[in-house]
Amino acid sequence: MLESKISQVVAEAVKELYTLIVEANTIILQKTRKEFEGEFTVAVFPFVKASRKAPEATANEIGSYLKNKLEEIEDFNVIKGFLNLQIKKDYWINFINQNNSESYGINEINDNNTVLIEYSSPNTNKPLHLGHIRNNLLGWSVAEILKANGKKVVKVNLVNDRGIHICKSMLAWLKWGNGETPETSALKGDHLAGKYYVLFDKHYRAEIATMIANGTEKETAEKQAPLILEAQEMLRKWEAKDPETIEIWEKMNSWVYAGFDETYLRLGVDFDKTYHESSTYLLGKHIVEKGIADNVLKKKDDQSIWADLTAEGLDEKLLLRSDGTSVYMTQDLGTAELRYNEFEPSQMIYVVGNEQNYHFDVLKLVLKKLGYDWAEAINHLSYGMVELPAGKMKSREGTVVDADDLITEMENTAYDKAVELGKIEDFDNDEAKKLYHTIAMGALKYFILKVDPQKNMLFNPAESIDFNGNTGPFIQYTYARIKSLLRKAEWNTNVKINHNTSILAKEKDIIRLLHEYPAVIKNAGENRSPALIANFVFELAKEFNSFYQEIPIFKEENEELRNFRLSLSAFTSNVIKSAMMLLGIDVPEKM
RNA sequence: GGUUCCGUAGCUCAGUUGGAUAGAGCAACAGCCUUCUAAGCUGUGGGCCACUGGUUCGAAUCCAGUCGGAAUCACCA
Repeated sequence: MLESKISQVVAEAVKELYTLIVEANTIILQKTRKEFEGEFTVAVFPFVKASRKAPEATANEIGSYLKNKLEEIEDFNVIKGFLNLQIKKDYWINFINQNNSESYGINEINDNNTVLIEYSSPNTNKPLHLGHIRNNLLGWSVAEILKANGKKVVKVNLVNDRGIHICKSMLAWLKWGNGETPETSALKGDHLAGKYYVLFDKHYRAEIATMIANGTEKETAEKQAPLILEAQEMLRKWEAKDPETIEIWEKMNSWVYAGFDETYLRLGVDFDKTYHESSTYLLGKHIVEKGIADNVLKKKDDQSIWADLTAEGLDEKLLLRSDGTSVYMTQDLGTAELRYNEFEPSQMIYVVGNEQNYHFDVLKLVLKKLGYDWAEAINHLSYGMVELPAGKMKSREGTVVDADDLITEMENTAYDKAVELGKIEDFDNDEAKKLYHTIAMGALKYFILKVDPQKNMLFNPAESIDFNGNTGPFIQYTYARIKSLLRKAEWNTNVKINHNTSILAKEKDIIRLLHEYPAVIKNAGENRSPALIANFVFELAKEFNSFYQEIPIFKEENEELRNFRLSLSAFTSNVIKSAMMLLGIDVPEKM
């Protein structure tokens, strides 16, 4: 790689010139700012103490050294303490001729270690909402980015298909459902389950209100309302494998799964393996028992078992209840072990909201305390909440943005826009439908993924997601434009650029961005951040549009120049497509 | 209260891991379609990078404190 080569020689230069030893990888090589001549810049301030010369003189000396040693360097200039390096045109032409393909920047698997990534992890008592969308898109995209970095990736889902919340839906359905099914109600299965979950809550609250009105304490009422007791009884029956309960449970869950599958399909996310909590919730007990035996966990008088993490600055954490049943943490210890034994991954990434930061700190610490050295492999990809202008989404207040509704709404908006702009006049029905789905999802996915994962983000339902400016459709449009250009030119991908071709500043800006792409993929992988890809591809599209507007291609009479510009356009389209794929966004050939 | 994360233009977000005059988009305003797709391009205005101090050649970025916001601290998941 050119950058590391330059860093290497800079290190050599300061060693030879000033007997200063620096590691090549600590030398900061940055992109030269547009207002200056050159492609790469070295800040020489760190070397002036050793050179005992002014920054300018130091930069000049290092510059001369580099120019002599590196054939790729055409020339250099110095402004203040900044050494700007100009790279030979030959290097850039070769770069284009050798890399212009859809696979540029994407690595084949080059690492035998497996990376396991869990995302989605829905509860089966209600449909997916906007929060899940962020989770799914992030998880899927990070998986793709890691693959592009040469990792072997296994995508898993852990479906929370049991527990008190599911019993609430089941109970409400039994009581007030009159045998309603997705078929008879024309409701998606997950929405049907959600409907009864809400219904349960409504009646439950009414019971509590009545009890409070009759003089019961609020807390007692919440614990003793007949409905909640009934739901708890149902959970006990489920755990005892009562056939009737299991039957309803299976029926309801199967409706929900069908609903989820539909949403996942529209969203374009998938999994290599799906775990169900109903078959993992009992795991982990033996781990806890081993911890007791090894004396790293303690048992209290009431027989409950705890991990004491006060030495690590945290609290005590319950691992087994006094009645011997497990809690969430116990199960997570078990599933972590299960997965580790199954895949022996070098990394286990959990895409889970930042509300569970504490949980994962504890999970890691407990595993470490218990002596599992693979605890270090556990990696919580913690992402911020999606907030509405009024704050957090609250299902009780009906402010939850439903995933299916949002996707449909986006499709409608995309359709309206396309009609308004006269874009789909020569499209047949299927093509048009496909196009507005592609654009709708492009807008939605880009909107979510361009934001740094760890930050909370705001979604305003009143202002629908934009289609202009820094958006998915903007980038898709740029791609479609290039493809139209290439179709008209009957572009042949085998054409190589002549070395005599001159390169304009605007073109150089694009080449520099294209050249950066592999580094962006690497960075995005290390930081597990699709946002880095999103910001990069936006910048590339913006740069291309500016070039496209300003510099004629077909009107150019010089064939070499025309070919160069077409080749540059084709290269740009390849990188746009590839980067958008990493985000899970399709790009249309026409729009 | 303890812990963690966040605070950058009116709004939504970047800021390449400490570098040059802090950038985009939206919104506002002014231009550009008989010329490769105007979902585009060009320009104008808009900033105490929450505040205070420290570290050094150099800080939006690192450290400490203050203020503001969020999350979390269950025999829930």
